[in-house]
Amino acid sequence: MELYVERGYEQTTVTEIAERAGLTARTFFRYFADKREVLFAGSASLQAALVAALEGVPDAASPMEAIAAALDAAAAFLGEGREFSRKRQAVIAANAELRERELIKMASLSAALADGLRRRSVADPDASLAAEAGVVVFRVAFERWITDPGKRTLSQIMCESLDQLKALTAAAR
Amino acid sequence: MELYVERGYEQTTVTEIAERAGLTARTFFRYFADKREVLFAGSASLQAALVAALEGVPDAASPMEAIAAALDAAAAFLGEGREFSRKRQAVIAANAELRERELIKMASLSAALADGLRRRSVADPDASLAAEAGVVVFRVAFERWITDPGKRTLSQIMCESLDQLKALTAAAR
DNA sequence: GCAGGTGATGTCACTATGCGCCATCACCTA
DNA sequence: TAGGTGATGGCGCATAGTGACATCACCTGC
Repeated sequence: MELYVERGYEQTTVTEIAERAGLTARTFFRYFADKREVLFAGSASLQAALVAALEGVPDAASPMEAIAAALDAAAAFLGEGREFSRKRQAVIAANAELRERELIKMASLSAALADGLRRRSVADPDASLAAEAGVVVFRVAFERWITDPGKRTLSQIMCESLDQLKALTAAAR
Repeated sequence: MELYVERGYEQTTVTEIAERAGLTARTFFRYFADKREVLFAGSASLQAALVAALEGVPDAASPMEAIAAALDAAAAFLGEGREFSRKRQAVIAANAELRERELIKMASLSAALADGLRRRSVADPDASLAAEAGVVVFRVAFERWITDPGKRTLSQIMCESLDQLKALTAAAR
């Protein structure tokens, strides 16, 4: 990330990244599938945390309540590193390839959450819809958290955003 | 798309595509920014159709009602070509790069819809939330339409999916 | 202490993507 | 007829990414 911040993603070659780490480009590609992936090393653990949180929700909870619990876990996972998240997000926003990769990570997250809901006997398409809606709330809230100068926590913003989505869809017909 | 269907996206080189069209690879890259983009030539017109539909909605409509109107336009745009959509989607689903590109097109659509809502004086984050939720409904419904053996129209499935999202979020607390 | 196995890394060669630069050719117009 | 314009081709180049093989450190069993 140092190099991506210093000179931008496109202006950084894999050889340079590898040199900075005291390795060769060939070795870089043994650890990361491609040049983008290095910025998303933590996304598997984030996903695991959300799925674990989902598993821990009592059976009585509704699908969206379960998703809300997963969002709490996300807030706990990211809540501390706001400065880091801000820098990382600036790098991603500046490059189309990285935005694409970010989106597919979110899609993978959504698919994992939908799977978790199905294990809770939520049928499709409700499982997909609830999971996708959860990721929408996550993304919108995360963006607000990064941008806002305020002191509100990620968790608070996520709750608010979910409520707003609820109000919006309620006014749909 | 012929070549992508025949032998798969990765096994097809740009040179082969260009030859099939009676051109050179250099010329291909003057028309398409990269090898993925050729599968998304229509996405700009789809986006334009949705935005136009959004503009045409009476001011009195709620944000989600306006989005629903845009979804109707999407159904009209895609509704005839189910066989084509099915084939195209199979190619995209089979390759990660193409799935990424698809996702960023959806994100662009969402951003355009959010812009349209803002022009209707819908404030953020409601505009983003409603637009993202609309794209979620679009995606889930489209997937069902492609998959289902049934005779239901894309428009019907979109309505249903929107209703289901409404019900799900209503049970959130 | 040594033979052999294992895992991490390096080196080399190769293909494909994507772009910059210049040449060519057809077509149009003053 | 001269000159301008737009589309295309040809060429070279940097970079991404992969397969095959070599090397080296480290460990283990005898």
